[in-house]
Amino acid sequence: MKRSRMHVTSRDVAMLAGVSQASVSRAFTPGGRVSEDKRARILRAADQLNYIPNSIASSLTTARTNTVAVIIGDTDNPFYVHVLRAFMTALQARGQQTLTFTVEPGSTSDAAIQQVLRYRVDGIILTAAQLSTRMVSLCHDRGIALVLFNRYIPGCAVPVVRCDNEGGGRAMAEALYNAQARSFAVLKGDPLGTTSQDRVRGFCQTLRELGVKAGNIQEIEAGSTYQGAQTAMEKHFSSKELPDAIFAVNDTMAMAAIDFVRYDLGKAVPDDVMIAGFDNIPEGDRAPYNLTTLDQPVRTMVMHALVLLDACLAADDLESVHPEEVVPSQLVWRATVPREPQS
Amino acid sequence: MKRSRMHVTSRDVAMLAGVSQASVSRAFTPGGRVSEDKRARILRAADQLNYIPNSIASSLTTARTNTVAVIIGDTDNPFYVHVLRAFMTALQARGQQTLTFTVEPGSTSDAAIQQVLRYRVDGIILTAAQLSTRMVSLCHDRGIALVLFNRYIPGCAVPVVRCDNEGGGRAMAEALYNAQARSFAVLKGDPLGTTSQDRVRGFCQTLRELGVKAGNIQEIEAGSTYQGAQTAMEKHFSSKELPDAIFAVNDTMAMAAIDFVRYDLGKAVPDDVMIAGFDNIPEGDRAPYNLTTLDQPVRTMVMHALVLLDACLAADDLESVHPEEVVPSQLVWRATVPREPQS
DNA sequence: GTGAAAGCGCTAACAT
DNA sequence: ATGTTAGCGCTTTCAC
Repeated sequence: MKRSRMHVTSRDVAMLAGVSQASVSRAFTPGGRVSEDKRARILRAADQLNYIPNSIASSLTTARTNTVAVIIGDTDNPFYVHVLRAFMTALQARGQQTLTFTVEPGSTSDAAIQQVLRYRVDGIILTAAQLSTRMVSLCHDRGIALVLFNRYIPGCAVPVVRCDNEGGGRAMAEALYNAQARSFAVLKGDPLGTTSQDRVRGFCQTLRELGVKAGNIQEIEAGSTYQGAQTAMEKHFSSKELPDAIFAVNDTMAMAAIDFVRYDLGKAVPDDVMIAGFDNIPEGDRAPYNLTTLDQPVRTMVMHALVLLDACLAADDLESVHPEEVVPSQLVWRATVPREPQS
Repeated sequence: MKRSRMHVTSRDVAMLAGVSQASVSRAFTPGGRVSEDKRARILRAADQLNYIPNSIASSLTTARTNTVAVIIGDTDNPFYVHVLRAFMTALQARGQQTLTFTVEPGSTSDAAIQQVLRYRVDGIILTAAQLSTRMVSLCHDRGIALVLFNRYIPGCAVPVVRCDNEGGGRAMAEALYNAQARSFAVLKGDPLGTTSQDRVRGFCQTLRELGVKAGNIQEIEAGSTYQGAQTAMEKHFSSKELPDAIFAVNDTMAMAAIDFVRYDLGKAVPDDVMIAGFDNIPEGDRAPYNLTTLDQPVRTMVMHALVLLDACLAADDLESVHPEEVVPSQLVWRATVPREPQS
């Protein structure tokens, strides 16, 4: 039981079944043209030998690995963990493999992409991570499908699926303003991420349009994590007064803000300060938080991303495919922002 | 720029550099015996052509893919998400690829393994998922390293890294008893998972040894998720009285219990009921929870798992490798169990 | 339908 | 140190 049975090949199966090796290959190919009885005989022999086709070998000839790389930046954010899970599940259901990569926040995913390219993945999905335009063209040149998730590279035509982040920011600005908030703080995320940028822009612009003075909108760098938001809150509001409303660019940060307000400041949400997030992670729906937020339809977005991926795969000229799929977010009213006007 | 530049092979590089194809291969192999000037020339040519070695092709000859599959069952439990991340990070640092699979809770990972075997991964790590002994022998026969993480198959010699779950349960029983608890409830997890079983066993046995009557130990099936624990709490304690202490088999369930006690029952933790968890996920350390729990040293366990994996890879006779690495858990005192005896 | 034969892009002897 | 040669296990023409 050492290295003997370890390498059962299609040739072995062919031998046992008394057919040619090519027929074995055909028997294992969905559309393979083999007579039914022969196929049955082959499958029986294969089963007997515990034969498992070698995908590596077939990839070499077909130039398809049936593998998709998912590169994920922010694994600290539960939202992106949900995204990763959604991709894995969907990919598995389609019979594809998932090659997963994490990228340190701050660093670019260039190294990961380089690595991934060696393995000749069919496509790459990039989530919450930076990417140089050089890598984009590298993928492009090799005909590897690249889809950006909730993220785009300005001035670069890459297929993108994203939430209407700016629109979400706008909606939240209106909601908070209608709830009678007049002074605001924004907890910003990754400064380099378009996701955070867009949400902040939509939020602040709308506020200004509603007549809020710039002095009443406080933009705070908060690093996009729970920890980051916590220390940012500490730094800005330990002694200074709270604004009427705080908009955190993602739910995790909003939860940190709520915890800080309650447990460090001893104040109440939303009575002393309204707090809202973005993403609608399941955790935000739990009793202690009951967070008002903007829902990102993860499943829909993932589905769109895979459709785009397939489009790239099918098109033999990648030039032709680079749409931008923008999905709306939806306001989820819960308890951290009063629904009806207060006064 | 269509399919022309798409397939740059080592042969193309060899041509441009004016060397043999084999030399190109050597230039890209860490220990390859090429003269420095030749290597430089080759690398320059490669760079010029945007050559990226094809790992698929090399895998075919070396019979090594440099890829490890990580199969993860419970993606709902943040703990296992942390585990997955730890594996991805460690594997990446070692220059290995991570092929990730999720397995629906309840179903076995047999299908995933079958799938993975086609891709000739070097090893498989199985986390929080069921596995049939048939698959174990399948992997074994093909010489594929299989390591179980925090989970074992009774009567089956597979390399395992796990926490001392039973010991953790024991420690928690003592801690709760010393905190003067005399009636208990246990929120159990996956009935098929050895992890939950062991923790429960250690906990209950120790309680009995301490003189607690069986009637004062309530075992509750709670399905291992936040939701599961929530509905279990609802079912058992909406009208009936709370015990002195609740031990949840993981932190997520403990958090659900705390939330229920506070927000549905309007009672206090630990004043009305002590609550403890297991895993020590970062979320349990946040202000609203401040959860007393047992720490599982994830990084250490992951490291051990990879060492075991390497041992299997190195041994050309897998028979010789099947140790069981048991790592102790450590009690983390926080606020949900009073530290000093109460009275 | 089926077999023979020619690769896919690389590594690993084997010569030199 | 370098080139030549023979595969790795499969898919895919191409005859028959």
